[in-house]
Amino acid sequence: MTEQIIKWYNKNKRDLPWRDNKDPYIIWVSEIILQQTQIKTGIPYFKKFIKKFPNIESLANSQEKELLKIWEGLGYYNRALNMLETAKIIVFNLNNIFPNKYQDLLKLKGIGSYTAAAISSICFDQKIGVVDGNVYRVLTRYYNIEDPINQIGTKRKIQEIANKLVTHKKPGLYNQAIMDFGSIQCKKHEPKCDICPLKNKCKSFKANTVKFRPVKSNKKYQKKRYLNYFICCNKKKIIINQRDSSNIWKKLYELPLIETNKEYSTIEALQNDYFKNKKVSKMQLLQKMTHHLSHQKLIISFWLIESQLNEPILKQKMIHISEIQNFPFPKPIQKFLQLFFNK
DNA sequence: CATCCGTGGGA
DNA sequence: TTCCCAAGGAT
Repeated sequence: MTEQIIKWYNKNKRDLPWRDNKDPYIIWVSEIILQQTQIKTGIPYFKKFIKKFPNIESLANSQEKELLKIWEGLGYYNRALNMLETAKIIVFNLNNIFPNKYQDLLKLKGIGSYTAAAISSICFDQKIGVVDGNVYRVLTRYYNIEDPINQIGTKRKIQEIANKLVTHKKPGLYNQAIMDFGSIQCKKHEPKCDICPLKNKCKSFKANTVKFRPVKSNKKYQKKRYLNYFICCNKKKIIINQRDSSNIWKKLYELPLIETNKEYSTIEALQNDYFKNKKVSKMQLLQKMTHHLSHQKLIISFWLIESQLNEPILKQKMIHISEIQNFPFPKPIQKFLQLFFNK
């Protein structure tokens, strides 16, 4: 199987900006960006990132805010914060030497089994199998594995299989090959089984279960949240706040927020429930939108307000609207600010 | 271990 | 419209 996938890869490999590169910094950046992110989405972010932070020293010496600005819109913002922490550790505590062993890489923030396998195999020729979404699909089909892949036991089992398949003298080449194979050939929708070089040995192909692999056991429930944002716009200045690390959109900026337990459509009702005792001269609903996160559905209302609503809000910061572009915002707020100020 | 953490694209 | 999920990891 290994050799057939390598052969397939030599004919069908994709040309990617980080490919044919063994610099652990470059590979690390690309792997973190690509976590749960489609390649097409990741490529422009990778280019921006490397241009801004061409080496690990520049990243280690950067500010959280400028890093998040590069990451803005990509999601899973903890990835960026973890990268900064790890860059500092490597540069300042490890004599600027990138760890080259799987087990040592695993100790770093933001590097789990997949990323440790990728870096150690691609950059340092360690024979550890990468197991990402593509590999789960290829292996559960090839071996017709019907155990749910989101269970710990199945994960261990597939990691072991993946490790045994890394027999090639260039483990990193093989690891990238099986991922490309899963992405292009053994893809989720309409896999090209008719021209697949593995179809004679593929157990799911024989059993006609290809489209049912892999099996997942979970169903997730989307919690609803109601966010009310207030734009306190005063002579070309607005108030923004920085979110903390406890919740969604870690360390990103947002407008003054009141989270409610239901949706409000009128000023009177919202005012009555949340600022009955405050004087608000003018308040108006500007925009409503819904925004889906992987586990939450956000119902967002943007209100224009004239009194500044100072008291319940900590860490508040007044900025000129020309400074907006310097701050990283979550996607829906970015959209709103664009709508509001580009009229 | 189950749940949390973003966003965009495809069916 | 709604659901799934993509070069996953932390807690």
